[in-house]
Amino acid sequence: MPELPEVETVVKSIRPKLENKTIKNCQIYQNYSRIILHSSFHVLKNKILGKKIIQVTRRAKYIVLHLSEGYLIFHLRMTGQFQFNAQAPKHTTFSLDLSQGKMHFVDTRKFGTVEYHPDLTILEKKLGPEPLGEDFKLAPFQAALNKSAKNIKAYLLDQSKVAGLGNIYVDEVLWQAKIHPATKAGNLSKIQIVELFKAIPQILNFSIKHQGTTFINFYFEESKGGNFQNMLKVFNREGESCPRCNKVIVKIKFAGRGTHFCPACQKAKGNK
DNA sequence: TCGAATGTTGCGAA
DNA sequence: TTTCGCAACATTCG
Repeated sequence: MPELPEVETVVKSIRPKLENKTIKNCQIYQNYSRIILHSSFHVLKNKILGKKIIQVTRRAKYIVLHLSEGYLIFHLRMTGQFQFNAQAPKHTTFSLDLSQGKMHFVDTRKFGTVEYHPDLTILEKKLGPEPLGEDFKLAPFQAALNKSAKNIKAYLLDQSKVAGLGNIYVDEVLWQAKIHPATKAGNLSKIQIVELFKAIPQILNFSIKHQGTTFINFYFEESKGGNFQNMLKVFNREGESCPRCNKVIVKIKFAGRGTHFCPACQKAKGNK
């Protein structure tokens, strides 16, 4: 169930196994054709067969295989993983046969997706700036927040605003910036926005260093897990003490998701 | 047995 | 028009 740091970890781990390999064949399993977006399996197959994988990159939570012509794009959603066994493991939905080795897309919940596009405009159209990229800048971030009536938790989960944050890192980032999740984006003070702007790349980079967060089912390279779950300040820590003020962390359902925060040091209101 | 789970989309209602 | 809340997708786990 990966967010940006977990996807980054996956990309790093699969890159050496994919780059400079040629796609010899591909399979879809059972009646999982619905995981192929924007075209049919057969159309996708015809597009990618014989193409060479030039480069593997990440955009938000998407994994992008740059082919000698076009792009093959994966999204892991909640439970997607890649494995390189000879045999397709249980819950494999899609496989690539490469000039050297096979890659299986293994996905217990079957929410993960595969799509082919001649260019990346379809992603760029729906995604906001990369929080670790050069176009994530304070002034436009602030201007966009000021214009929004959304609560900040939902705002940060919205991939068209900032791309790559998910439930874990939104909770962590809001704790770091001392912002209550229900605060309206447009009511954040300048100071709060600056804190938020700093916290986002800081926490994402720190998690990437620790190879992401593994609770239940994020793994890369067959069975390795990340370590960042040991560094979390609020997520999954309901009832435990806030590392900053020692008060009890609470969990509520908010913006449709489990939401963890410290009621003592994440104030209930913006102060603009 | 029931509810929740690291994601996204789409719907109806406010 | 924008936001909110919820269901849906399919499966596992506590």
